[in-house]
Order: sequence, then structure tokens, then C-alpha cells
Amino acid sequence: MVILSKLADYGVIVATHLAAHPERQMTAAVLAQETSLPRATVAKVLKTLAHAGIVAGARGAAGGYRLARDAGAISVVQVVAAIDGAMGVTQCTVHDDCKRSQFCATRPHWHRINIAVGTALGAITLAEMANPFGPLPARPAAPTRPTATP
Amino acid sequence: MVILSKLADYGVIVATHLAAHPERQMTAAVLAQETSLPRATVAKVLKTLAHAGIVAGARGAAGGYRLARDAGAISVVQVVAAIDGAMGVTQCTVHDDCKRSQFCATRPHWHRINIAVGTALGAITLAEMANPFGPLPARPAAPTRPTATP
DNA sequence: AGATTCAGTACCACAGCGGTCCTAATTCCG
DNA sequence: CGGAATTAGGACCGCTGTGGTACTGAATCT
Repeated sequence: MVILSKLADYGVIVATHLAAHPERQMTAAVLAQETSLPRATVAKVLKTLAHAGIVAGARGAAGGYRLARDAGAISVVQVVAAIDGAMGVTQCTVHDDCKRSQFCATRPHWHRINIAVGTALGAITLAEMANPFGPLPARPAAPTRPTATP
Repeated sequence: MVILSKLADYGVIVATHLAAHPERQMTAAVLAQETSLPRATVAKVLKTLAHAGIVAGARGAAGGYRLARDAGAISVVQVVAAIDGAMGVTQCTVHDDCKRSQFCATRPHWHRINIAVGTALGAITLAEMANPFGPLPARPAAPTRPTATP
């Protein structure tokens, strides 16, 4: 069971890359290359994120994408929800069309778990995602530059 | 985005129902009726759970299913994992076949979230699921018996 | 022996994901 | 002013896997 869809995963990667370079306005092609992800799909994800107000797109010759808000003001769960839709552990926590909901003993417990998961995803922002320091112990400057291989 | 699949949801409901009546050995048909879930699908889920050692099935005329272990010794995450497979937030946390894993900045953060979700699901046992008291405030005996409508 | 029930497998319809491509709008630069 | 570059917004499509059903065989009790 994988919680995030591939598209949502891509979305977080791309958004994080944008957060890491706040002042660059990057085109979809450049963004795809620097993250070594399929180009067309990155474009699709960016359109979805733009629709949700996470990123802002500028058209024209020198156009590109940038974060619509400050990286510290965008939580991961917002990016994920923009692509995969509202999050919930079970079907009934998202759209309640279950006849069992009246007498379902498991429901209140799912609610608790739901909050726990939502909190875990909502607590971390793109700014924290962008730099790997903080959650990790001391890590000296990595000597191996990865030289993106698409 | 719904985290649990329908099958896994059914599995937890059925396992919880078994936990609520520890000494009854219930057939798949009875179990399906009392949970008001589709009969054939319940049978399928029970077989999967039996394969994983969560429930034990007894064949023959007076056969049926019961929990293989004590309800307090089975966590929800085990039931879910038996049906949906090992849990992980992203693809790379489950089966690591991503070329980006070497230089992926988001990876360590996913690991943290992964643990948080796993803890939330692993902390609660079937015994806790079976009785709705504990997480809820005082609730007097519910007067409305639901008279299962399949 | 016969009825009952689990075990295993095979099968199918359908939704939705992942991915591609094409055609407008929009903006910069020569 | 015209052309190049780039996003916006669709339509489109293959495919995997989920959800659900049905059938056959094995085990167990009466």
C-alpha cells in the first residue's frame, strides 16, 4: 500500500525544488531536467499545482513557474491534496456514503488515526523539505555531486 | 486520496467483529450478514487474513473463523498490511527502484512521516477497535439497534 | 453417505492512474 | 510589428489493479 500517488510524489519533488531556489523562475522543461523526471508529466503536475494556487505560472518568452507563497507557508499536505484530493484513511472519512456509518464501531478510531496522519503530513513545510538539515544529524558537505542523469 | 483500500477496510471491520465476540466461531456468511457487507468479498478477505495468520479457519460442517491470536495482540496495521501489503508513504519507501534516491532531498523527510503514520496505525489493537469506549467520552447504552440492512 | 464449510483459483468489468500530444492564449525580443 | 518561446487547457489512450463473482476441490461433522 503506497499512500501517495506517483503524481503527488512528483508534485512534492517539483515544489521542493522550486522552494530550494526561491528567486529563479524556472520553466517546466528546466524543472523536469533538474529533477530528472519525465518532462510532460512535470508539466501536467505544474498545471495542477497552479490551479490550486500553490505555484504561479508566467507565460511568454521568459516565462516559468515560481511558488505562489513563501515556502514556509506551504505544507506538504497542501501539495498532496492539490493532486490526490482531500486526504482520509478510509472511504467514509472522505465522502460519507456508507450505510454502515450509523453503527460502525471502527469509525471513531479511524477519526483519531486520520488526525494523526494529517498532522504528520501537515506539520512539515516546503521550506523544511528544501534543506535536508534539521531532521538529520551533522552531515558534512557531500562530496559526490550527482550530475543529473535523465 | 484514500489511504486504505476498500478490501483492507473490510478486513478491519470483519476482524473487529471477530474480536468483539471472541468465543463465537462464525462462518463467512454469518460474518457478512452481521457486518452488512457483500458476502463473497468477505469470504475473500477472510481467506487472505487466514493466509497471513490473523484469523484461523476451521472447515467442515460446524466450521467457521476465529482470531488466531488474542485481540489485544493484533494491531490494525497488521490487518491492513496483510491485505494491502507493506505500508509506505512513497514508492521508494516500499520498493526502492528510484534512480533519484541518491540525491533526493525529500527522502529523509518521507522517512519521518512514514514512521509517524506507521506508529499511528500500529498503536491501536483490535481489542481497542472492538469496544468504542475509551477514546470517546461517556456514551450511554445506544437505544437504536441497527437491524442490519444488506 | 451427505451436508456444510473453508481453500484455492480462475475470471471479468470497471475505474483511475500515468503519460502523451495538440491547439489556443500570452509575452518577450529582434 | 512579427516571430519565437512558454504556459493554459484540453482531449486522448493504454494499462494496471481493484473490487467482485463463480466454480471446483478438500476437509469435517452428523
